[in-house]
Amino acid sequence: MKPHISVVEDDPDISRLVRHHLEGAGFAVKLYPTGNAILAESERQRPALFLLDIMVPGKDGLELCRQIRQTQSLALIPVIFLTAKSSEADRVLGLELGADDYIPKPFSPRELVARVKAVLRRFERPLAPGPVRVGEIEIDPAAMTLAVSGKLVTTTATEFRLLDYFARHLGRVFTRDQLLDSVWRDTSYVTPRSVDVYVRRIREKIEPDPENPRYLKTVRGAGYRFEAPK
Amino acid sequence: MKPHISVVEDDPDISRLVRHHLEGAGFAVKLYPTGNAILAESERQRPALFLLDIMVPGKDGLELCRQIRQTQSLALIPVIFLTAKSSEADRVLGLELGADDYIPKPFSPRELVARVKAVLRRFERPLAPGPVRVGEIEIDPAAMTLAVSGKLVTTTATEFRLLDYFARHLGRVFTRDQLLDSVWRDTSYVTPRSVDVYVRRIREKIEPDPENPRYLKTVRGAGYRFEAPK
DNA sequence: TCGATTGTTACAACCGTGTTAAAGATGCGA
DNA sequence: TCGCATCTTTAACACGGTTGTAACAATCGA
Repeated sequence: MKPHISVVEDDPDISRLVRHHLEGAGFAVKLYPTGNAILAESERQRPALFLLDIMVPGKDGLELCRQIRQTQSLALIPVIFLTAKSSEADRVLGLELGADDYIPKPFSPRELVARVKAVLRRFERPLAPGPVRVGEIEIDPAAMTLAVSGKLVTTTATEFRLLDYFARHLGRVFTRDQLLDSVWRDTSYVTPRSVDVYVRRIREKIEPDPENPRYLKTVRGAGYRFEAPK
Repeated sequence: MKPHISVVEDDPDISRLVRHHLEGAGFAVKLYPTGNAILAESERQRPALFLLDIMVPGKDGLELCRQIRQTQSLALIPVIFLTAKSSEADRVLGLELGADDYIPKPFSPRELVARVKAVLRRFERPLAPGPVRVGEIEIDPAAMTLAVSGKLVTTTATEFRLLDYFARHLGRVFTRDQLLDSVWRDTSYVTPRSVDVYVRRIREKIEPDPENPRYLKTVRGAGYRFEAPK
């Protein structure tokens, strides 16, 4: 699932511009011409970021920002202001309310996308999980390396993510669809059967005998389970 | 473990703002509404930095700073003042007491985070200014020189910073965006692809065979990793 | 045994990376 | 201050690996 950005902007020209470039950068964009509906909707499906025009009909951006910061479930979502008001006073006011950046109009699409990405990056989980060890398998996310019986084995990005996910959820059964949601994330519309293929590829790399897996077991009718060998 | 910052601030709004943005920037934040408890606690688990409001109930920031500087185990920890008092006199007084920076309110979150990082960076230096050696490569930041197999090789500033960063974080994978954040610092809005170009240039200078890198490896789908050759 | 589920293979499309050249900045010396 | 040299960034394209899919084979359960 793509990161989702909620945009409050009344000028249709600018809305179109913003949507076009953010979607081009791989984001899902939800547009609100006024600030009225956004809070309720956002609590249900929480956006990764708010992009607020300060001057809009209904609740203005500053008020909206204040409410976002006071709403438990939204308080930690970053906010960027987008506005023609470029006076220093407004700028400071916005940032004091807890906005994370401020893009003055007119802005370049590059700048818009760059700033959105920069803010999201700052808020990404800086918690790099430590290495995992299961049986003879060692997984180090920081180095993105996989070692089997002490020997380094090369993996592709998707193989690594899937194996890492399994190894961190030992003993649980996952359906193919669950795995697609958790591991494939934003790349939508993938056949569940693709999971089978990756399971095979991973087995070839970690199982001494890929035909009789000791780690990555098939759970017929359900999905797959990763377990520590006895 | 994340760098840990102790903050003394009585205004709850500003506290929240500060905590939010520092945590967003990857720091752990410990808040103290007054300056009373902080000294004892800090001696046990020493913070990487103090952020003090000058005007707080109990011990004020200036007094606190003085005590920090007189406490053996805390004396070398950097202090930043945060205050509405923007008079030159206060500023000078704070810096005379051994503060390392001074952020006048109102401040922008970007500025806050930038200054905190800047001060921490200044204090990181004495801890790791020494030359680094990886395989046949020697990097000396003090002289900004690079030697490969004993031979001096000229580098540009950006090449050097990037290589230095890699060499000091052996074995870790970095995305292009992470590298832009860490190495390019303030010059924002650079295409991630620029990293590719610099990686190539570095490879030409340090790798015997740039097509088959031994040090600076590509991690497809993720970024790059610098490792010691076997 | 039969149907459903899973395993396997090969292939094509796509995306990420390497690479080059040229434009754009920056700094330096005349 | 201007012009030149160097560094930096961008843009474009070619290549190769990764990825997803379809088709078929094998296996399991009833």
